[in-house]
Amino acid sequence: MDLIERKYRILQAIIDDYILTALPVGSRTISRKYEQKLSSATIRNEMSDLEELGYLDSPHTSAGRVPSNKAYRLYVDQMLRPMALSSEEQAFIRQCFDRRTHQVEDLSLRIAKALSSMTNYTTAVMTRTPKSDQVFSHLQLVPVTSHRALLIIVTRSGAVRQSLIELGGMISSDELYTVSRILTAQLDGCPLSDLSRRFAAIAGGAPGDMQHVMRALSMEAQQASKDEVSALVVGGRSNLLRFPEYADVDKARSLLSVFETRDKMVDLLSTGGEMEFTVRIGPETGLEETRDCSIVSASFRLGDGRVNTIGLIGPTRMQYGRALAVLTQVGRTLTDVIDETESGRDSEA
Amino acid sequence: MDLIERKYRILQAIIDDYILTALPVGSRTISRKYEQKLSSATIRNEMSDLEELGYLDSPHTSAGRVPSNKAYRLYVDQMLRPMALSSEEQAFIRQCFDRRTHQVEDLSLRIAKALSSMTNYTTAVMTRTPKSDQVFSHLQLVPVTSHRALLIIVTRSGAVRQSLIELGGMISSDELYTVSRILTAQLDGCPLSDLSRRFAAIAGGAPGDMQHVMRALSMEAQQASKDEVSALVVGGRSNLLRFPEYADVDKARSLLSVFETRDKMVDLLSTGGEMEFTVRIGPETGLEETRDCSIVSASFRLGDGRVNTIGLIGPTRMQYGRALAVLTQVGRTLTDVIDETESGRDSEA
DNA sequence: GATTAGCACTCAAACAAGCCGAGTGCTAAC
DNA sequence: GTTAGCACTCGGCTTGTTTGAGTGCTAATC
Repeated sequence: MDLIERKYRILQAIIDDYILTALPVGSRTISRKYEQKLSSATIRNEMSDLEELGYLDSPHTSAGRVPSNKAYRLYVDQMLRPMALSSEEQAFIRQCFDRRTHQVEDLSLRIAKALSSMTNYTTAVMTRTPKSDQVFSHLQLVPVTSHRALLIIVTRSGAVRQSLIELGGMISSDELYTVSRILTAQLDGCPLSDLSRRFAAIAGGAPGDMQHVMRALSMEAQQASKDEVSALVVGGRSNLLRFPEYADVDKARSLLSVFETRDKMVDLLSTGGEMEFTVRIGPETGLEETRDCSIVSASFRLGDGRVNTIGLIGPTRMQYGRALAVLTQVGRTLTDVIDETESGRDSEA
Repeated sequence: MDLIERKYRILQAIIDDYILTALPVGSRTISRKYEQKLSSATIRNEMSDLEELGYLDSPHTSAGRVPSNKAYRLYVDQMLRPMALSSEEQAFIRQCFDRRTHQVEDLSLRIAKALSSMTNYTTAVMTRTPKSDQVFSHLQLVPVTSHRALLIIVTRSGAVRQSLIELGGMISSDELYTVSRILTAQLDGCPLSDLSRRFAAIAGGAPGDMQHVMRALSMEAQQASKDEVSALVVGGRSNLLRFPEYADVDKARSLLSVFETRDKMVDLLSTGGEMEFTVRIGPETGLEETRDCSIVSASFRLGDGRVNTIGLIGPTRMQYGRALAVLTQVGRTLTDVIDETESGRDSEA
């Protein structure tokens, strides 16, 4: 169908232009910049059709047209050609993973910063450990002060949880080490969800001065089994204020306040299914505050069982193609790096 | 001097009113709301004097007057009466410290949230360990995967640093434990600044498969001695957008971007001397982006050697009295809690 | 001499009117 | 089916006017 083909082209041109300029686009613009074979009158007719079909909105009678969310959906699903990044940009991404410091939240933060600076959108990075991968592996009590110890719980997948617990009395560091060894041996392979119960059980047979510690362990284990989300980092918040859609301070504020609410962020980043890449447009994001934002997100398995979800948050008028390209490249680099380390290779810094 | 006394009263009234309304205040307002004995003409003369003395600015001829930074300085230094918080508010603060979870960054985050919600300013909480307190106490290598281990370094003061290191080859978890024990015994009391050197020295005599680990330890130790600042948390960013002074999106953006730059935040929170409470007004903050912000900050010793600095960031037209009151209360509650735990008391949750 | 009433003056903000230009929809011609 | 042409719409910009809050100054009053 020739006509439909043309309508698509025109719609695409409108979306492209609007993404670029944030200004309602008129028939004349399209005729001049994109479809020089056609007069503005023809474009006008087509645009009128497209509006009727629900792909375009007009803010008012004489202001050109703006793509609807339905249009963006079509754009993302059908019109996007995969695009590559320049080799400079690829290098820039790779460089995030280069440094040796593996401070725990550090990598996420670096990814967030890099993506924000490349795209001008806000980036959120969430690290999650699926329940099924939460199997106890090691436990270590490290004395911190006379009455407090740091409890480290490591799962088979390599996730680490640390917390400070009160000892409830003087316990020598030797004792702490011994207890750590024994418990680690006894509990190896225990699902995290069972851990609390097991601790409680063991507590029964423990000597008096250990009772308190065991109870504390039990409580912490319960906490540990709860929090799937181990790290959540947001970067490039101030970028959003560059976009004309947030010239209204109230809009900006309501959006920024979402970034400050952990639960909401987790919701935003948790895609329904198991899809690697997800694009959610406007109301599809699920939050009132983000009803005119879009979120492009990608999830990557980290090899050790953890799942890293990276989301780019911007106005619905988003550079979807670029966002996806950047995320794809991050994913590619990430798996490269994991492969390298998994195969035991290591370079000098 | 009676006259000077009156000038002070008027200046104070102007500042109070401006803090409340953010609107340039005119002679009539003062005469009606604050100094009913005096006519607006008299106030006008006084205000004219105050302007000449540098305490007031006038945005333009007919717009009332606005306190200068010099005025705020005087206000903070001389005019502030200590004010108390309501018992509800005191309870609200106490509640932050109540929960048992001592997840490491958790408390800072809770403090930041609470203070932001109480004051509507942005809150930053920084935890620092002074160099002099950085003395090695314990070290623990916890196996995470076959090729990686979690390195935990604890200082005498109870500060904890963790990082993932590559092992460079298979090392059994028993070996890791043994090494941890030996190193901990050998290095007890060593200043953190020496640690890297000591590791390097020990590496010389270590067996082949440990060489790599020792080198990694040495590098991490070097890192550890560098970063005084162990945690930095910011809350309530979006609050600032409520204030009319940030109705201009560009101003808001430049300020928000400061919050995203760790180094700048550390600078902002690092007070010159050893003062417990600090108020910095406008340019005194030291950053171009915060030239019309003020920062009220307080530092508290955490007992274990760490120092917690809490800063409230708002427009120069800040409720200084309230800010100080809230911080004071947090400090009081903090030391209470520390005393309780130090004395070994512990309550059931 | 300090205080106040009164008045002329200033200036931003709010409002209204008018123009401009980008845009549409429709119709008639190609 | 396409296009030229024209009437019409409507937000945004400009300009002019009004309004009101405010100042500074002067002269009268306490």
